[in-house]
Amino acid sequence: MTIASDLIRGHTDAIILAHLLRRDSYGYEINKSILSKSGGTYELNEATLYTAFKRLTDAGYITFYWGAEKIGARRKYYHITQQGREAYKRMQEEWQTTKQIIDNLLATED
Amino acid sequence: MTIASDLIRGHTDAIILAHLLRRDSYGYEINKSILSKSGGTYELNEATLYTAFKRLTDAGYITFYWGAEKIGARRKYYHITQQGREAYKRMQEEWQTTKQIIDNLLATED
DNA sequence: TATTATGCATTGACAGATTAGGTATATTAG
DNA sequence: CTAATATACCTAATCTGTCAATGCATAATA
Repeated sequence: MTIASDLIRGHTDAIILAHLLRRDSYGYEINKSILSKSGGTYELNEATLYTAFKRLTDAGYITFYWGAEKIGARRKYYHITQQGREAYKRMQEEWQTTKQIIDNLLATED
Repeated sequence: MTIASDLIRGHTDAIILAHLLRRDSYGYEINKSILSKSGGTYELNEATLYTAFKRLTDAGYITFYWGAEKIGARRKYYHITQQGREAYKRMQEEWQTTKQIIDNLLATED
């Protein structure tokens, strides 16, 4: 079962921030992690991912630096800022609230 | 706390279908019901609501008829079809799945 | 040597949501 | 009486995040 993108929409930023709270990481790795954590059902579209990096960088939630790989493709590492940590916290809280409201709204009895 | 519209996006159709599973209803009433059930935190934008009615009608998930009100503004009542019931069921299942996946993706530890 | 995996990035199109506007009737406050 | 509010419907233009398609480059594998 594939997740409809409209259901995941709006969570992209929070998902990326959650990953970066664990450790600095780069696009490809983050996407593979998402695929793994979702049990193979969900993978961010690359364009969506890089658009999100841009958005998060502009917002001051993440910074980046180029990795020092001697072999293989170059990697652009992202690092979460203090502002980013606070934003993640807000998003996580908002998700918990929204989740319950949607549960209520989708129920057919009280 | 207001729900970010991007978090509710994609649930509009399911929310409306859930309401219509209880009884036939009309736009204004559905929206007030959503406001009430969400504890006053969420109300569909009218344009969003009427766009959704159009979409659901086109999809064959709902039908409508004009109410027989003798007084007050006229009401357009919507009724859920069998196809609509099946669609609701799929959406509800998809939500349950997606909810858990998002919980996983937003977690910062295993 | 051709394919797959790793890795970054942009462009144009699309769909659902918002903003802003419109119409009309009934009730309530001043 | 009359202005404001609540009830009730609807649409056009615009915004925003996502997707499909495409491009570039290196390393490992078949």
